[in-house]
Amino acid sequence: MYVGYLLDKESGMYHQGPVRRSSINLPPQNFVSSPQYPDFTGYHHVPNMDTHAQSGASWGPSYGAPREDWGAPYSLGPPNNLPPPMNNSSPGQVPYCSSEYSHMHPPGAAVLQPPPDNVTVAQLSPERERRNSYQWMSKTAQASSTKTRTKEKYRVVYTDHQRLELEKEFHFNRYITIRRKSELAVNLGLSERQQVKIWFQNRRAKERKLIKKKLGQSDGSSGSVHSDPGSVSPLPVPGSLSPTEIHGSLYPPQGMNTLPSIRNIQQVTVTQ
DNA sequence: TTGTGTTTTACGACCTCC
DNA sequence: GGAGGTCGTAAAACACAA
Repeated sequence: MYVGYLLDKESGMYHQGPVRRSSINLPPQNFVSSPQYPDFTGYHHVPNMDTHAQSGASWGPSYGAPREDWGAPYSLGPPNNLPPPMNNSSPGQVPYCSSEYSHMHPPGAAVLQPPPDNVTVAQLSPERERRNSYQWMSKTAQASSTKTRTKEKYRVVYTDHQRLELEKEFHFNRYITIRRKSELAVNLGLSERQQVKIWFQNRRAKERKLIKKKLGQSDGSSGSVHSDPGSVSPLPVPGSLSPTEIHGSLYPPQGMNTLPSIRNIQQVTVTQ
């Protein structure tokens, strides 16, 4: 969704739009420099951690077809080009395809173009992000230290790059694995247990909110997010999939608050 | 410029599970 | 007890109309 938002709003994110300033040098700050994102066209993968390939390959009918507009710009390629699922790679992550993304990414909509190698992230960031570039750098330093609400600033604004990567991850897996979380945290310069985790929590909350909103809007006609044949159900239908099938055998890890979203779904579906 | 509504981070309370 | 989940909320950041 937010990627869609980024792509919509920042359709020029990866090209030099007329309103884009290109003269601001973004400090290397907290996101990776080019060596760690040597190929931004491809989603950043770590060998043997390619859960996305698995996700894409395991994109079941319950989740609809993999998003081509994701696969292409991020070099995942069409689904049939995906490597076979790796049985030992982070099993059970939920391939996710929300209808949110569908309407946010109409065919032919802005497609992320891989930035040229010589384009700095600053040039890729929207104006407001660049406006905050230096603030962000200083705030990030504060963020990981002691910051409370009562103190001056407690909230940092993530860069588009960070949000884009997080959104990509969220798109593939609504629940991030520990390994992937660590990886993302390192790559994006975020703190694993707080920022990445919280971001995913907030992102799920946002999605639930959107679903709720949609439910409210479509209440008169359908009353259920699952009743729209034209859209992919953002969440699996309870009963149609076992928890293992829904979330996989390992994720969310047993012992965690398992299937919280399922609880919510059940609440939704029960009310039908 | 300002007022207002929305979105985005971050946190606390509470829950479940090991 | 610690981990991570949801839910609710605070407050900064942002968008936008007047």
